Amino acid sequence: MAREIDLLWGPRASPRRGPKPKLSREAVVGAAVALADAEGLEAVSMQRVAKELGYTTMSLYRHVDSKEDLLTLMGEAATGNAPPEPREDGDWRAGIEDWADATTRRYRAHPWMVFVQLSGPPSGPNGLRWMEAGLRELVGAGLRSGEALEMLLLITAALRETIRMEVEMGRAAAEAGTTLPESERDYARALRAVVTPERFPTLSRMLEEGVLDQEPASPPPEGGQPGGPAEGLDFGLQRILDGIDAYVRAKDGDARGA
Amino acid sequence: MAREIDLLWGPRASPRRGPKPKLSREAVVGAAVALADAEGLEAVSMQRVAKELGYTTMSLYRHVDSKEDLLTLMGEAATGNAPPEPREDGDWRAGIEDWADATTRRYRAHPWMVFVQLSGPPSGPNGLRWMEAGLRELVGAGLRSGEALEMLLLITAALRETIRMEVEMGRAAAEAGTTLPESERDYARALRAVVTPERFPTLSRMLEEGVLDQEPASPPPEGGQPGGPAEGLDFGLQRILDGIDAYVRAKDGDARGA
DNA sequence: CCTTACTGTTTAAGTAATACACAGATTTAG
DNA sequence: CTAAATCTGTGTATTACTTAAACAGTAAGG
Repeated sequence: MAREIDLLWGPRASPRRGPKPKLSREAVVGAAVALADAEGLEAVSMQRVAKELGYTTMSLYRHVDSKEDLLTLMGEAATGNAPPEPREDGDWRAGIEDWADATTRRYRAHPWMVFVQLSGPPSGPNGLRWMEAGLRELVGAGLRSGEALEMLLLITAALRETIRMEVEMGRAAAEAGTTLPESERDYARALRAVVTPERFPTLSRMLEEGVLDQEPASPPPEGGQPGGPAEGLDFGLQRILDGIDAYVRAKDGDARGA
Repeated sequence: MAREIDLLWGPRASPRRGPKPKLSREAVVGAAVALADAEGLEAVSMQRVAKELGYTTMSLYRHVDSKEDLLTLMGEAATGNAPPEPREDGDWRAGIEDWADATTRRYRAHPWMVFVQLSGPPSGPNGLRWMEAGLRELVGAGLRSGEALEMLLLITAALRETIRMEVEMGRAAAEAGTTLPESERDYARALRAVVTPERFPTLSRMLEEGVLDQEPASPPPEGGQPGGPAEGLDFGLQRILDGIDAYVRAKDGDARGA
């Protein structure tokens, strides 16, 4: 965790002797990111990255200590250093929505990101910039630092896991030669065969109402697949924002009252 | 997704000829679960599970189609079929808290569960029982089916990813020979070296306040590690519940007003 | 009885991460 | 200006993993 900070901020002292390196860490990470973007994270093996660059497998280890480190570096690189700017109007709700939207778009642009194991909160320059941007909005909403951190981690966790599921479902659907909404309908159909009203009253009422069969009401967000678990992110985020709002109001009320 | 339902509910017609099987799917899954509980998911290889049972690697494939299927079966098995019972008092807030607590405890009892890829919402008998229990509370709170489903997926996503990070941080700490709170302080210390007030105003104020250095105020929940990202789950869940409450009240108010 | 279908085993193919020693390049000490 | 030191990318090898395919033995059906 602390060593991750060294990895991502470390000065990487340039050597004073020996042949000029033709490869570089940046080239290795860049090739790996390009490969993951094109063919998914499971295509990223040390051998494959090396082949992509026209070098031998072992040459990569001169620039990266291990595959794990490479993955961490890839994550930091794909994060980018351009989180949403502070809003002029100071509207914290819109600010957090922007942040969540931007994060979702980032994940959708590099779907493999959500499959890279996080070993803690962000550590690299880019990750921390995003964290700063999110915290700024939550503190602006009236939360204390610690509360803002906790909320931001929770929101990020929900986004990551939801997008992960979306990607996984999309992959499975593509593999089966269908679309995501279609395979969702298949899922609903298969569920109906096993979900009995006695054992699963709520669930079976839900299936009767056709919740999983409906065409999505809203058009899919740009770049996103229609349907899938991310459909519900917006509703959920709104409830979270409502909850923050209620909490901050109550706190202010207390403060005034005391 | 639909085939997962077959896998987890399928009738597994018993063969009419040939030698009596000594191994069984249950034994394979059980051994794999025990192994994962004891040594983590990365210890679960087909070879290792077979060795644990005293059979050859390939024998497992008579009872399980692939390692992926084995993992799915393990997840279903570790889920268990005993989600919280409906509360007598009908207190939906407490009901959802119970559900989230029980889920967290379940994840902490089998930390590897959160590393098993989900290919969609629950499909097996046990997974669906838990889903039913969660939906019941959310519908009881006044959400419509679709809304309840979306909220439950969001809450589950947040729990899973947060526990995943907790486990990962705990593992890293243990590997480094320290405790989680100690390595959190190391993290804060390392952050202070790179987080400048100009580039990271909010973050650096947070570090000044010592947010990551403090001993946790509340004692660690039973079975859980002290510190780590799960510390914030309670606060976050309360905000979500507040948000649901506000939403339902507003809806009811509208309905009465109309 | 003997064919059929099923069991667990053997063998082997293919992919992966990475340790280690090497040949050649380049800088620096003397 | 040479020799030692140091660094680069390469070649080779080890270990571990999933799983395909052919096989030998076992139990039931006709």
